[in-house]
Amino acid sequence: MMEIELPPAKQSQQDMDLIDILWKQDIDLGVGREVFDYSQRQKEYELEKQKKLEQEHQEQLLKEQEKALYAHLQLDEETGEFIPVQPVPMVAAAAVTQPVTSSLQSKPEVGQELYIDECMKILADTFQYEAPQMNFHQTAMAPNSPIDTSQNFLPTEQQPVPESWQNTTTNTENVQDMERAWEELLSIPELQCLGNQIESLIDLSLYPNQEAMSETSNYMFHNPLPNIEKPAEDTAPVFSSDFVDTFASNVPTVNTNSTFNVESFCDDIFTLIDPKVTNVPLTDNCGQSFTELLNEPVDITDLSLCKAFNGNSPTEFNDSDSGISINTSPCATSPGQSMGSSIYGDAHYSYSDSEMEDMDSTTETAENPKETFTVPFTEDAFYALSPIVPLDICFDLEAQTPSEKELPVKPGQSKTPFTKDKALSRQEARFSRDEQRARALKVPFSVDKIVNLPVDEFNALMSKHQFNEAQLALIRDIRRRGKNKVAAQNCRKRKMENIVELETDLDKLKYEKEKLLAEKGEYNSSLQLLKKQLGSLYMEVFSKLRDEDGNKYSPQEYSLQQTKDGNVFLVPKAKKIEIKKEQV
DNA sequence: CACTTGTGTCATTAT
DNA sequence: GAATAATGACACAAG
Repeated sequence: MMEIELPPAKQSQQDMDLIDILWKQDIDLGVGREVFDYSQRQKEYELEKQKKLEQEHQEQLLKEQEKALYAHLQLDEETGEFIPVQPVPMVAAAAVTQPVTSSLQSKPEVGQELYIDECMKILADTFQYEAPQMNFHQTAMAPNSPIDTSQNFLPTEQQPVPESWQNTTTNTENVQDMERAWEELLSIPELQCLGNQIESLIDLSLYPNQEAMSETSNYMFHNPLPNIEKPAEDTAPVFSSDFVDTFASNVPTVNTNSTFNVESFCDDIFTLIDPKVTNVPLTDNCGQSFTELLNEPVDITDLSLCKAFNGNSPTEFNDSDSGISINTSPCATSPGQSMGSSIYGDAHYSYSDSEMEDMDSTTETAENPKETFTVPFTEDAFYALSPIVPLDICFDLEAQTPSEKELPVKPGQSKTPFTKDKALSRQEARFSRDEQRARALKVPFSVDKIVNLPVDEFNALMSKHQFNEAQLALIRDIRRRGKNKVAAQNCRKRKMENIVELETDLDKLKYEKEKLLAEKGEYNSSLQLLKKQLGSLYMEVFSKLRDEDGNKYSPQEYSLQQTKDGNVFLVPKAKKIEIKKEQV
């Protein structure tokens, strides 16, 4: 086959003719004319280009879907794996779940900017639907407010309306969309706490207002919702924009271009929706005055505790070998649950102790450094713990100095080098875990007391209180674990002492043996000396013996023998043998 | 990355 | 026979 290189530019007529001729020669070889046709090749090139673009587009979509998936996942700090976020029970169980991708696809952004935009949009979306029940008026806005919403949002009537906002045809659709929006919003771990609180506040029909805005009007305003546009429909409530404006104004210096701090975002939301801050008469759809509602006690503890517990993400107090565990994270509870109810009151007993141990480890490792409840537990501290926790304790943690935030360090992130206190800290960690469990079940005395009290006093103490099964099981477990822990420590101590003792004995015995061996050597040498002396004495005595003729006795023929009575005889050696035989 | 050490916990046995 | 202590075995974290 001939090789033809097509120039990038259009061939000249001469070239084309040449190609034509050559092609006619090659036609038998099955080569198509289009091989030499530049325009044909250009078409192919464009087709390829289009395919590439399509492929890129598809890849982008895939990436976005992946991102949306990660929005539903939570990064396990310990393993680095993504684990599914615990689903937060929503308004209705039948809520339609829709992939977050739907809302993400239009804004391919990165990182938390996307995150917050997403949240904002969902928030605005949600409150838009909520709005018909709550009449908010733009006039509530302070005229001198430095926040110029018109700079950021067009007036409702002028706002261009994206198609996605022009729905809300039926109530059921609204409800479903709202539920979906909430679900999406609450699938963001950091905002799960927000979900409950806002939910509760919606129930109370408490919404921010002029004062709230004026209180926070010193905040610099950056539009955190560049992608949010307001619906222009007449039916569209005014509230959504108001709320979004207010909300936006209350988010201090949230710049979408900078790193977004979710914690502070959550805090700001709380500040925004805190009824104490937004203490202005409003009317709900029932016409009831908000001031009346505000007079009702609102358990701020839940807010603070929520924050505190949310710091752990899904923090769970699981315990008891008796198959009892509790899920006390108020943020994970159903929004339908009363906000004022105790955070421990709705404990769910669902995990066995082994499961709990697993989760305990995650709880321990996932302990947020900003966790609120890290006060060393004592009984006094327990009783001193007021049901009302000042908001700033929980919300001002961001402002705390590092030393103030000193907290149990994650086992994997231990800042301090290994010291002898390690055992102590581990013990403290265990105690604090049991303490958490005890507190979760409202056990009214300390773990220390449970473990260390003598039987009688312990029984007396137990009889003073009425405990449910879970509490009893937990107390039993705590006492058993504590006792066993001490027993194990003692056992190991004893074991070590025994080992030391045996080693000492061994050393002693070795010393004794050496001593005896030395003694034996001494005895042996003295024995040898005695033998030697005896030999020389024998020879001396034998040499002095004479027969009748005055001749010496031959030592080869005679020997001296001593009988039992002490007499010494000179015995001929042949005779000596006989004597020996007689003795035998 | 295998090994060691220290610790908590559980199951079982001893008291 | 229940309560408690003792102990072997195991898992886990950290060095």
